[in-house]
Amino acid sequence: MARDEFELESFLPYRLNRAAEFVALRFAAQYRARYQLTRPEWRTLAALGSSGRSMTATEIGAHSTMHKTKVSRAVFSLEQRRWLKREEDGRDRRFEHLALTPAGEQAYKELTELASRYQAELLSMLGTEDMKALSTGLRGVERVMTKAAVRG
Amino acid sequence: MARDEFELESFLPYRLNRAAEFVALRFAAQYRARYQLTRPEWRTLAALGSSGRSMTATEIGAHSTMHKTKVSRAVFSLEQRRWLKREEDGRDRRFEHLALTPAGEQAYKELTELASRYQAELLSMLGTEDMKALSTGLRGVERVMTKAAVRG
DNA sequence: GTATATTGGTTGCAATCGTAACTATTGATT
DNA sequence: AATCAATAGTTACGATTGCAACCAATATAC
Repeated sequence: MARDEFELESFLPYRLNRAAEFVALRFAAQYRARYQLTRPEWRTLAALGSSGRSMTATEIGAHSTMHKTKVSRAVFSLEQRRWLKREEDGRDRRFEHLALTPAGEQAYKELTELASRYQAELLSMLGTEDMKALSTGLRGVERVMTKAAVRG
Repeated sequence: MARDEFELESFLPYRLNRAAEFVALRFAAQYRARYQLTRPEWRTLAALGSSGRSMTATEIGAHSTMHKTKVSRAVFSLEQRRWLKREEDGRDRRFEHLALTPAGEQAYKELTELASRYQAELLSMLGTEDMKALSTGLRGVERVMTKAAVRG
């Protein structure tokens, strides 16, 4: 159980967290300014929009690793904006099937344009090589993640 | 300004965030359980311990991208535990030089052992290839980060 | 030298968050 | 079918957060 000197700069949680925060904050600033969207709201919208179908709150939470109270509140405020509507399941009335309204679809479309531009900007800042490496590494983490339960 | 279909699963902020949360949470569970440490506290301890010298609160914040109020509160509670002490700067009394006490050093040592074991575990789960790729990609992001001001 | 700006750090307060407890509905057990 | 367990989602509440306003000390401008 020998261990070499610890180096914070090479500690993966530390590095990942810094990078994630940096990348996320720059994008958050954009949708916050233009749409007054919070992070959980954007994430919920994105989960619904990208799936292209209706989802339950639990599904959204699992997909985007958000705590169910976060999802619940985001759903509520998106509903207030008329960007999504709830529909109850006929067979099992515990479920709420959430789907984007036309206005929600439109907002999603605009936001994904913003997102795509941001992604392109990131690519140009990182360069193809590093982006490829990052993607490979992240795929590895994603693979590992599926073998363990998470929540956020 | 053509754009192809947006894919959330390949959107970098989304992927990075999920991965970071997953990796951080598993480690946080450990130091929370064994040392009742919060994340800002651990980060402050780590910044101080790994630098091997005394630092000001502002330095800690810049280093670990934490908001200054977060740092301020973490410093306070670490001080309560007698894990760090403040020393005022003789020339410029706005500065507080923060340094670990022997108890703090000891805690840091124990926690870095935990951290090293965790890092090794991550490596074994990811495999050398993916870990290398991830590290390369993160280095790219870190390079980009230095060209822009951040805060967290 | 006095006024003003800047910087390091703390604190009040409103907003956000997560745990735990709750309601409502369905499934399982007997 | 009556009780108990499990699941979807909401909510009350305490804890954490970050913005803005603040204090204190130093640097700059005049």
